[in-house]
Amino acid sequence: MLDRSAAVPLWQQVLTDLRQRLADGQFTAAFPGELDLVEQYGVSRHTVREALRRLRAEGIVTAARGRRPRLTPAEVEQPLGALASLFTAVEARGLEQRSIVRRLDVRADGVVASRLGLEESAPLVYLERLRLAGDEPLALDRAWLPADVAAPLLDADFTHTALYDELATYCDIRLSGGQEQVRAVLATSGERRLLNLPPTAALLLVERTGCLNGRPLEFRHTLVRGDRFAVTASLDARGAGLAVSPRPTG
Amino acid sequence: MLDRSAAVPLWQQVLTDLRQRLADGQFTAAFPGELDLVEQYGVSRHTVREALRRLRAEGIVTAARGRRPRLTPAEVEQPLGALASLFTAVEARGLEQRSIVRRLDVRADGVVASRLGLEESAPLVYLERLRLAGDEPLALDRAWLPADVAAPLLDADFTHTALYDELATYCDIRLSGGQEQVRAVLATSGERRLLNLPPTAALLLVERTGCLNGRPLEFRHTLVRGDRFAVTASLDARGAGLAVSPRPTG
DNA sequence: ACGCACCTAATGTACGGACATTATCCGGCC
DNA sequence: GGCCGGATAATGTCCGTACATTAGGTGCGT
Repeated sequence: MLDRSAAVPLWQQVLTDLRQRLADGQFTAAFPGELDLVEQYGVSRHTVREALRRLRAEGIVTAARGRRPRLTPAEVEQPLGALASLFTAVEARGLEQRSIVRRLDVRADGVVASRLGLEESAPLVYLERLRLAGDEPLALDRAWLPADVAAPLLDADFTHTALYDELATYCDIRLSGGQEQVRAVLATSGERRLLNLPPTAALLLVERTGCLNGRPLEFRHTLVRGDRFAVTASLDARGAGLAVSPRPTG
Repeated sequence: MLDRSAAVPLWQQVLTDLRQRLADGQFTAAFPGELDLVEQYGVSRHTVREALRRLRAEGIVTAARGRRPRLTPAEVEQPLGALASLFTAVEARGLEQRSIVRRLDVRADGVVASRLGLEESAPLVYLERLRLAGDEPLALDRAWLPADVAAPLLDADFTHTALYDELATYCDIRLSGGQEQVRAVLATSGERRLLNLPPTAALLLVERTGCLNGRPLEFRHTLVRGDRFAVTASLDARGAGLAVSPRPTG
């Protein structure tokens, strides 16, 4: 299985094979221990650890003393970005969170379809929700997904659960990346009424394209009250981390 | 120097000491080789490599076969975040970029000083600029820095250069991290006039605290035209990357 | 003075072993 | 049946060694 005369390092060959086995779902039950892998591949523990180091750096597995390595739970390994953090941040503050589902149907939308790489007439599941934190309106959230994969969502109840949870439960889809764009816009009169805002107000508009294996599967359009929430980014040498959090003041 | 009976691992003690020596500027000339460190600390090469591994992961040093480890060039190791990207993105579009310096003086500001961890009466260098892309106003930028380190900036010309460049040139300071917060606000009448905006307009407010070795050294408050620019974040398994870029539309 | 070949130095890879520390499981005890 | 404690297993830490591979300098020859 391993080629000791190849130019690529042994640990990298082990890493590649582990990735393949992960993709094949061989480790859904349990991840093998270091010594298991030493025996399976016939390499030293040092080499196995070098390969595992990478998987840990990528957040795919977690390890600790005395415990076998484990696959990182899906919720943790998928940083869904600002939007996901927004609602978890609200929960962390102890605010009850719920949604009012305003629309849940199938429709076509040429503009959105083209952003998802579909034909303009492609049927899309459309979900429009007003999100509340406690009793106060927090955001107006619109999401479009291809109907061929997301149709089961039409039976889901979104008042208390997150779209990503339902996607996993009903469609067995776990989005693994995407692109988000945040900008400032003025609230329209309809949005002001829904979000309980004064006559003129600024909103954060978060547009998100969620991807699975590089293919766009979700387009999302979320208006967040700019007076109560902010996007924060921590910058360090490793790169930028993104989160949306309630503003400490106001 | 090292405490072999301590609870913290040896490699971590080595790492901590290396960080201290880096902060002291001991390695400005050359970074020591692995075997030098083995001798200096009296630990095995494996332990030294474990410490160096972290420094490499943080982008502080680079290493390659046959070559001693080197300090990563400053330009590469310091992703300055959304704001820095904003102005480089403008340049990438071929738009001439310049600033009108509206204020450059020393003053005290209790609120800003407290965010920088200084006494309220501490003197601060204050720089206020209107940034233009081509002929159009782009952003209103305010920056505060402790006067004791940033005083040389008072002689700098900011019409065509970036604050970070001047910080490096005049004060030999290279910010290495920080925190940014982006939110949506309404433009005040004065801001509307300066930025040439309609009667009601939404702005992106970027507040940034720049740090050197974890100590805040810069507070920045930038209002960006929300109708022309957006914050974009690319999300993948490795984390989130942040950038501010001109909007493709409008 | 320039270029090529070689040598040296340094990191990357890989092996081995030993002990420390901790999570987990199992069994005994109350 | 539930709680506590020891045995077990597994990873974390640390040491040593050897060889491969490459960067960079040295020195020779032209």
